[in-house]
Amino acid sequence: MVEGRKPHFPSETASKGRPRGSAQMSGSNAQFAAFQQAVTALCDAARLSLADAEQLRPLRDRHETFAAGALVQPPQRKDRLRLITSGWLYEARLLPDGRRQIFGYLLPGDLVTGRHGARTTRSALFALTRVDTTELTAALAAAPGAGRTSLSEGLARALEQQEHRGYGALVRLGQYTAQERMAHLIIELRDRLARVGQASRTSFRAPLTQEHLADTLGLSLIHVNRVLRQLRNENLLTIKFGMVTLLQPEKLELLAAGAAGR
Amino acid sequence: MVEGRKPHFPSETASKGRPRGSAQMSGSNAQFAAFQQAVTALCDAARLSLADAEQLRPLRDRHETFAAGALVQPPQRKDRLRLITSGWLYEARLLPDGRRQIFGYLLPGDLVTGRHGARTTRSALFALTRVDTTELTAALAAAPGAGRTSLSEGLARALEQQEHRGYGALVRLGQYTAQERMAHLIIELRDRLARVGQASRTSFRAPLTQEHLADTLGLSLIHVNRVLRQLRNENLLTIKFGMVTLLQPEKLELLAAGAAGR
DNA sequence: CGCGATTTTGAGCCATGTCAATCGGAGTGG
DNA sequence: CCACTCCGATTGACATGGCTCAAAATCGCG
Repeated sequence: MVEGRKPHFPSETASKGRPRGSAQMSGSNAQFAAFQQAVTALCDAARLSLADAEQLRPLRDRHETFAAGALVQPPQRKDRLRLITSGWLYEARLLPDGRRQIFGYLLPGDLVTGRHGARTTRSALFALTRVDTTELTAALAAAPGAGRTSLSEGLARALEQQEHRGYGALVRLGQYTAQERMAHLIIELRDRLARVGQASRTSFRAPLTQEHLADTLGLSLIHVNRVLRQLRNENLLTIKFGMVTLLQPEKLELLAAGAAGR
Repeated sequence: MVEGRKPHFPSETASKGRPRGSAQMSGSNAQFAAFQQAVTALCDAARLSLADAEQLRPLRDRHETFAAGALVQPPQRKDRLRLITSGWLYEARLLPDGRRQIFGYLLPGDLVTGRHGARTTRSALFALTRVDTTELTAALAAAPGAGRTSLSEGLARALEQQEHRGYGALVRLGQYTAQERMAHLIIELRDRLARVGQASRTSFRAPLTQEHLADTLGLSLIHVNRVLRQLRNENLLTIKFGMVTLLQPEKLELLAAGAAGR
């Protein structure tokens, strides 16, 4: 388990059962389901009741979609929030000599804010896949004049939680060994994806290349590959065709907690 | 130069002239000067006018002091802010096996908020030296009902800037070599201290042990020592009795920018 | 079938970590 | 003033994790 509270995994093979690419569910139905899951995850993170979730539904007005690989312009005004309903983003800084540090990923259920890709962070947001977002209207983010609603407070909590992931990343880079870093990232992604029903306890799919992993974990591409081989040989983890499989989730969780003895 | 805008260094030996420990200036005078410098730095970071600074003066009501080494309880309510007028703090997380990651330092002119040392970050705040703080009253932090004052907006900017330092730290840990990390940290501290008149372009004093440096930079204590020796041998930097001297500031700035070719 | 992107592997080197010891200054008690 | 101790800085010898370079294998796709 990484940051935050422990998720529970409903059915062992939540996302494995239904084939993803060849799905036949009608487009808008699938979209609606995606939106619902994103809202559910958001409310979970925000510790909001379902009643509050109701208020979020009508706000699904301004959609925006980004193509895979696109540079994403975050909302200008900081009282605007965009909810990711599907797809992955990453935030990164590029150094003059070509090095790249990926600060983190934004997944369905996460909020894109003006803080992302700001000039002060010298970072930019990129779409890792096709990404669908929905704008949540301004009134929600900032306490509207008179009082702060439970909704706005919840959103603030969710945002805070998102931002606090940076602390985990800092520990990962500063203190963890290569194996631990990998385990930590995998567990983080699994837990976050589980909140939107896109991961079971033991597997999920991730649109990441080993180069992304390298630039996230502060390792060389080649070493990432070796670490993955080690984990595979130790029967802890496999990644094949973008499908991540945790063979021994408990051991990985221990590694990720930095509690495996060093 | 690290994050943010370029500081200018008024007189080459700003802080070197006046002996610090044996100072004779009357206590309250010195305190007042410290407060003024902290406010000046804060306004600088917040891009606030001096007129706004005026508003900050009368708020100097609730002082609080922490002893060196003390665990510091951050403000509970997040609309409370404490301005550091003197002394250093650091925020860190301790791992079960004894490893420690220092996330960053809080210096005079910085604000201590409820976000520091929060449960979600699993971090704690420690006083590195004796620390004096002044509470800025609630009305300032949150836009008070009707409108957001330029003051509250400025404070929000300052806070954002503070939080964005994490990005720099992430790059430092993820992409930089040991030498670059050291240079980056030193330059960051120098530039921030310069804003409160506690650093010249070429020197400042820092209450850090090599162990603090190690836990900040993700290096072993011993390697920190070696890196310092290298930098000393290359005539770039010396640290002696807590006095940091930048022998070749330009070269260090290059290193710190990650632009020294790798 | 062929090409570009990604993954995998091997060989060798260097940065960084670990272990063990010494050294130096600051305080403390005699 | 000395002996002692503690903490931090320093150093050396050695081990190793992670990096670089170079090349092959594999996959995705037109």
